[in-house]
Amino acid sequence: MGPVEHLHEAVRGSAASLVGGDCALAAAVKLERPPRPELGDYSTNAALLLAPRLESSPREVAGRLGAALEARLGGALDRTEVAGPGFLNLFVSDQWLIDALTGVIAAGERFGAVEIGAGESANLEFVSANPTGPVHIGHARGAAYGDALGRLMSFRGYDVTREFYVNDYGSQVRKLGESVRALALGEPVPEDGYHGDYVATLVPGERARTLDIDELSHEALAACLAQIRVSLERFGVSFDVWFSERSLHDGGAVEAALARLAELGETFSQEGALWLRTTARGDDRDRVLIRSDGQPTYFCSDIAYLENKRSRGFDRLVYVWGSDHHGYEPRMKAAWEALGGDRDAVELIAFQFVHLVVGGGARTAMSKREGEYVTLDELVERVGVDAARWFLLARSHDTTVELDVELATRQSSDNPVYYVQYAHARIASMLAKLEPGRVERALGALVAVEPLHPSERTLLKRLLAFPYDLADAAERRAPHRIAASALEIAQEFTAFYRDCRVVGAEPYETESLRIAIARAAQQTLATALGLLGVSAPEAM
RNA sequence: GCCCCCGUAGCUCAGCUGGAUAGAGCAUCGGACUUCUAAUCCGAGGGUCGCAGGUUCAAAUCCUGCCGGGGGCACCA
Repeated sequence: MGPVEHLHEAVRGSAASLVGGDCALAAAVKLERPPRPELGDYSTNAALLLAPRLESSPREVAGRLGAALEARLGGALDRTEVAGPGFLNLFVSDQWLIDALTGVIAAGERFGAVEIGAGESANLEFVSANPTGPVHIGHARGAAYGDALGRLMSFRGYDVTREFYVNDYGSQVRKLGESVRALALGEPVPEDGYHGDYVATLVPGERARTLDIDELSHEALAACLAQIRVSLERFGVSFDVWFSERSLHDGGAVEAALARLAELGETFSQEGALWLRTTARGDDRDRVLIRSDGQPTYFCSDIAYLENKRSRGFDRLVYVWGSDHHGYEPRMKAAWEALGGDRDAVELIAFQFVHLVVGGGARTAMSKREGEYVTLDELVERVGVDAARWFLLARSHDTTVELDVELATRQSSDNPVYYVQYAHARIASMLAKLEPGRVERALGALVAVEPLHPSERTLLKRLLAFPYDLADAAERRAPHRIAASALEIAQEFTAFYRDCRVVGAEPYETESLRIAIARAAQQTLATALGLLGVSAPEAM
C-alpha cells in the first residue's frame, strides 16, 4: 500500500468509527488534492457525507474527524483544518513526505506498476488496417492509442498479446492485384481499384505483367503488408501476432465455428442465407453469416477469429477500432456470448477520427481509394516520432482532433513533448555533474535537516499522485492521462529546479535529499514517456 | 427517424464515476540569460464551460429537452 493509500485508509477508518463502523458509507469518502496550497496537502469530503447520518453540521463533524485523524496518524500530520462547507484539510509533515519519497526510490522503475491486472491475460487487437495501402493518419491514431494502452496494461500487470488482424481474404486482394497489373501494363486502373502512387512500387514491372493474377495479388499484398510493418515499427509500434484472416478459411476454422454455432442452435436459414440470431443477445437485428450467393461475410470471419481467440484462453478481448465501426459492438458481444463467452470480457474501444485541415479550414476525410491522405510515414518524416505520438496521445481518444499538417510541421518544435523530455534531460545532466557514487549515497538515508521548500513539497506530492494517474488511465483505457500527468510533473520539476539548488546545496543532507527528489522525478518521467512510446533523452 | 461520440480562453485541447476562485500548451503583450541546460522562467490580458430546465449542501461534471459538428444504422470490406 502506498503512502497516499495509507492516508486514505486512515480517513476511511476514522470516518467509519464516527458512524459506528458503517463501512459502506465510509467507503465513499474521498481523499483529494485541494485546488490551492493554503488548503492543505490533501483534503476529504468525509464530513459532508457523514453529517446527515450524524444529524450534525458538516463542519462540526469535520472537527471531530480531524481530531480522530490526528490521534490516529501521529507524526504523519502537522495539523488538520476545517474549511468551507465542511471539508477537512490535511497538512502532512515533512517526515511523511520523505518516507513517501523513500518508497518511490525503492520502487525504482516499477514505481506506478501496481499489480492490478495481475495474471489476467488480454488480447489487444489494434490497427488491423487493410493491407491494401499505406498506413495513414487515421490508422496512426489507433496505432498510437493501442500501443500505449498495451504498454500501460502490461505495466499494470496484464499479460498482453498485441495483435494485428490481416484482412487478406476478401475481394479487395484481387482488386489490389488488378490495380498493380493495370499500372504495369500502362492501362487505366479500374474504377474501384487502388490509385495511390504506392501501387506501382509493390511488385517489379516484369512480374506484375506476367504473374498469374492470384499470385500477383498475394505478392502485392505481402509487399504492402511489409511496408505497413516497417511504417509501424518506425513509429514505435510492434505486434506479437499478425493474424491472417485467410488462414481462418483455409484451415477450416470458419466451418468449425459455423458448425459449433449451428449445434448450439444459434443460427438459422432464411432467404437462402445463413444468419446468426444476434437479436437474442442484445443486437437490434440478426446478422448474415453466409450470403445467399454462398460467400461468407466479414462478420463470419470475425466469429471464427473470436473462436480462435477463445481457444487461446484469453480472459479479455480488447478491440481498438475507428468510430466508424462503433455499430459492430452489439454483434461482436452477441457472437462471443453465443460461443459461450462472457460478454463483459469483450471490450470495443472506438477512437474518433483525425480530421485533416488543409489551408484555411476546409476539412477532408481520408479516402484510401483516391489517394487523398497523409501517410504515417509522411507525418513521422515531417514532425518526428516523439512529436507525432505526443500529438496523437495527448488527447482523449473520444474527441475528434483537428490536424493541420502544415501548422503541425511549422509548430512541431513547440510540441509540449519537448518540455517533458527537456525536464528529463535536465535532470540527467544535472546528476551527471556529481561525483561518481554520489547519487547512490544520497539515496541511502534521507533526512530533512531543515523544512522542505514548498516547491519540494509540491513536486513530491505530484509524484505520489502518479500511480493513481496510471490507475485511472488503465481502468478508463485513457492513456492521454499519462501525457497530462507527465506534463504536470515536468512543470513541477521545473519549479523545483528554479527554486531549489541541487548540486552543491548545503548542508550535505539537503543536497542528498534534493538529489533523491530529482532522481524520483527523472524515474517517473522516464516511465511516463516510456508508456507513451516517447523517448526519454539524457541530453537535448 | 433511431443509436454512439463531441461542443470549455483567439487556436488546439485537459478537467466530466459531482466539491472550494474552471486549467495547460500555442498565439498576443511586458520582463529575465556572470548562477545545476533559456527547447527555460516570471508577469499580464483573455471564459454566459453550446442553450434551457431539473436533481443536490455543492453541477463544466449527473438527468431531460433543444441547437450545432462527427460517426453509425448492408446478404460492403
